[in-house]
Amino acid sequence: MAEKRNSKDILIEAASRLFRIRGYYGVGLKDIIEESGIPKGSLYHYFPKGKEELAIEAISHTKEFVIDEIKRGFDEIEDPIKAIQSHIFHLSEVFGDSENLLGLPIGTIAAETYTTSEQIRMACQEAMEDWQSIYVKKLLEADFSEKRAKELSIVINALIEGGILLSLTAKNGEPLQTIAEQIPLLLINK
Amino acid sequence: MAEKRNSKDILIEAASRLFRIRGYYGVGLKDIIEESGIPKGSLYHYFPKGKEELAIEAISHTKEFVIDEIKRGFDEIEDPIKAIQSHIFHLSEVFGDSENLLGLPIGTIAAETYTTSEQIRMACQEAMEDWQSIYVKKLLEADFSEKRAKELSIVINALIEGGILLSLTAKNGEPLQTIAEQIPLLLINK
DNA sequence: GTCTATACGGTGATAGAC
DNA sequence: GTCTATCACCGTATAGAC
Repeated sequence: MAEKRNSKDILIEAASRLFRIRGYYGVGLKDIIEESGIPKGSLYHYFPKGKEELAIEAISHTKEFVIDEIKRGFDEIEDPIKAIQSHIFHLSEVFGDSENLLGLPIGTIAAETYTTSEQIRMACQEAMEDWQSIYVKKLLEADFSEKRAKELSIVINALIEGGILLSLTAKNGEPLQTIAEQIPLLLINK
Repeated sequence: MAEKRNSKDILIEAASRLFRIRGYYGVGLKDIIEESGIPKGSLYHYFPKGKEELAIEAISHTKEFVIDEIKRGFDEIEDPIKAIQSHIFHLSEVFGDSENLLGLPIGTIAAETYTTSEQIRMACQEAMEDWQSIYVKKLLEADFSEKRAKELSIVINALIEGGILLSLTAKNGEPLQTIAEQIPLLLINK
């Protein structure tokens, strides 16, 4: 996607990282300037409409980043149930390690900006749809019915978004771990 | 809980309503002043530490508000699976009606303030724990094992918090509806 | 194209009159 | 106890020099 590390890409990557951890309103332009090392004037040169425009591209970047993460895990494990379970286990483990490297669920950004920016909401929706498509594809490969795969992809997405919220609120990975353990029982019917 | 409608209670109720819809950073003191009709000076008289202190009491108020809602539904339906399913169906319906009267999941507030206020995070955690306790109790009454009831209460909470996030992001009640439909299949094992 | 200096509005917070 | 007037600060955004 990003062919060379020009100022614009550096800005998008920095913004993506920060929004992922502190949310939309939790990050100021000042923070993005500091994190990226790119001065404010340049930011407005590349993103004339300012924070909102940058956020939309940052969310799209986060979307791709997560797609890569999911796909990498899915390529290693053939069974969809085990693969999804492993993905959630992985999320739960990230908590134990380094504070909050995991970050917030994407739905949080949508929720924050729900009343102020329709475009940001749509960028978040696109991300969710793409992620769910990966789950659907994986389930179809294992002979789940089309209808069931679609339904389960929503359930899985909700469990992940909600599970992250729970683990964040409780400040430990246990809720996500419990959810991961339940996955085989939850997704037993094809 | 609130014995008379004094200024303090009016402030808490107004703040609870606003935070529930727009989140912590989405609501300014100005909004709370306007919504409640109580002047700023009085706000600082009752809540010397300002917005954070008021938010903690507002979250606690929201907690009780939701407890009442869940319990009311649960008293009507004996079967825990049906009761939980009905609760989520109800949430999905609120979306169709009046824009975003439903509001954000409580975990969103925790996520927003995760890096800035430990106390707000804890207030959110208490709310989640209380809600989960109600699910546990309901499941135990229907002969689910203690261990299983505890696990499922986490799964249910994640499905609700995540489901709200999904419906909010998609701007319609379908994700919550799909989740509600899956509940019987998901919680089949005791 | 890149960066600096500055403007402007809104935020949470406070002092002090009534 | 209640409210008004005002503060200092930080947020986004812009103008214009290099």
